[in-house]
Amino acid sequence: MTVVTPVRIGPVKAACSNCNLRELCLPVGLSPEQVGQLDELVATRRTVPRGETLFRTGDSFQSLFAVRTGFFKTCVSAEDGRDQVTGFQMSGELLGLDGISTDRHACDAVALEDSTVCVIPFHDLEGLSMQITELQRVFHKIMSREIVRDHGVMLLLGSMRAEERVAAFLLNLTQRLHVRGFSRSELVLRMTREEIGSYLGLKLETVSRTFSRLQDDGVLEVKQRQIRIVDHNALLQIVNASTC
Amino acid sequence: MTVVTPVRIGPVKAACSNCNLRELCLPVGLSPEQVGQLDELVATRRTVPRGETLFRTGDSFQSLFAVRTGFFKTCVSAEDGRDQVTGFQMSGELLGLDGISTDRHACDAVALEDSTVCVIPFHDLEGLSMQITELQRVFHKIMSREIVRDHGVMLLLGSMRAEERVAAFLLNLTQRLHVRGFSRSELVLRMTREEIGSYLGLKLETVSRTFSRLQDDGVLEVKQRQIRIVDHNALLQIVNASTC
DNA sequence: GAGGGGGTTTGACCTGGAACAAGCCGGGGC
DNA sequence: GCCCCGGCTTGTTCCAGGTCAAACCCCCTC
Repeated sequence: MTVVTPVRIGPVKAACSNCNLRELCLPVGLSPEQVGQLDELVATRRTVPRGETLFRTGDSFQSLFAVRTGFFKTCVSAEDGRDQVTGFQMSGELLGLDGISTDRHACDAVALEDSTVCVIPFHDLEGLSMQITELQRVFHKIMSREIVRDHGVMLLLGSMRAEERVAAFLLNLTQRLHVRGFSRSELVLRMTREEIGSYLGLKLETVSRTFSRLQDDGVLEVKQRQIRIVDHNALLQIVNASTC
Repeated sequence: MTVVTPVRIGPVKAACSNCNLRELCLPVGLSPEQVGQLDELVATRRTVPRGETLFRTGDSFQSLFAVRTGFFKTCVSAEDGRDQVTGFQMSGELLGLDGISTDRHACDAVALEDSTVCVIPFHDLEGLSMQITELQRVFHKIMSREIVRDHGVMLLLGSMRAEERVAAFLLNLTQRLHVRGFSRSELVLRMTREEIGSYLGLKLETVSRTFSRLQDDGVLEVKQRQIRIVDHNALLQIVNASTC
């Protein structure tokens, strides 16, 4: 195995055909033959140890990456160093869509735990999606979904209060984990309070206090990064907090 | 001319070929022949009077819309009625990308002045972009650019203070207007203080106060919606406000 | 098992922007 | 001309969340 700092390139051959994420990832809705064509394109995997970056702002954009295992954050930063976490990505989700617009990545992608990604050369993907209508559709839907998600985050950042933001965050995470076969009520946070705070536009102390308050109210059980959702409905109510 | 409330459908034939926005809009970088093919697809225009919606959340998604003249806002709303302006669109910009993901629009698009848009049937666009590599590339870049823009707004909402948000907003608007041939230093706001506030995650009073303060500081001249940027550099400094 | 360090919790205090309220301004209708 | 009304400005007060500071917890290393 060759080691190229800061990231190891494994010789492993990717294969969408027998990947158990194919219903969540790019191949969703494709026929077996079509997935076979995708296999030729998505030839390599890459491992990214915890704390390392998959790509950084300014890096030349060549490929999209599908998270296979592990967990990432993406963040953008202002000139003065302040930075903003723009998302957390888990298995089956695509990284790198920001790079298409200028052929340079516009954010950093950092692994929050040891992770592996499938490398999807973008030029080849564009080529194949000119042959496979369904692939083009899926890809457009994925980009559009990212736009819709971002608009939801803007709503959160622009008009929700701290407790609502935290509740929305937990519901979103558990929902996505549930689709992947995990419990709807227990989760292990992969990110620090500070990263959560950055994503939610809050300071880490506020995130911590909010967790504590929700625990006192019997909505959550919080043990460091272990979270148990005791009262799912309460969380829903907090998010939908009608004009009180 | 047939009138279909709430929006008039004009019989006007669109033609990208002789549209002076073609360097800003979908046809950017296409050859004349390719733009000709686009003409057949973008067959109709639609006028949207001030205050009317072009589409609403939940509407079935059929087409994208390119703003030809006028000015729009898009907004998403939470269950409880709070809503968040997610963007302001001017000539040459696309509306409706949010609809691709679920075949339903995920936001409202409202004309802030009497406007006209070119209707781009999305199914046809996907078809044509399977024939014209360059069109596919342009379209992907436009979607990606929207994602990058959204991440910038998240940074603004998540970590900037009121004055920085307003400064960034003005710089963004004037920059886009300048590309369209308008002055870099004078602009007429098409939106209310409340709409600006919603976009920036501030209350309208805060927007108003911030304008007043910037005027007192000699950075702006503000006469209702007429804004003159007196000290462009000061605005830049406010946005890049290094750790003070 | 002692020490250390990163992440987390909690407390006390402060402040930027929200909320509320009142008045102003300018354009449109009569 | 006058009035009305929606949008804007400005003043005052209040509070959610930020800031600063201290202690704690867990895990890792030696």
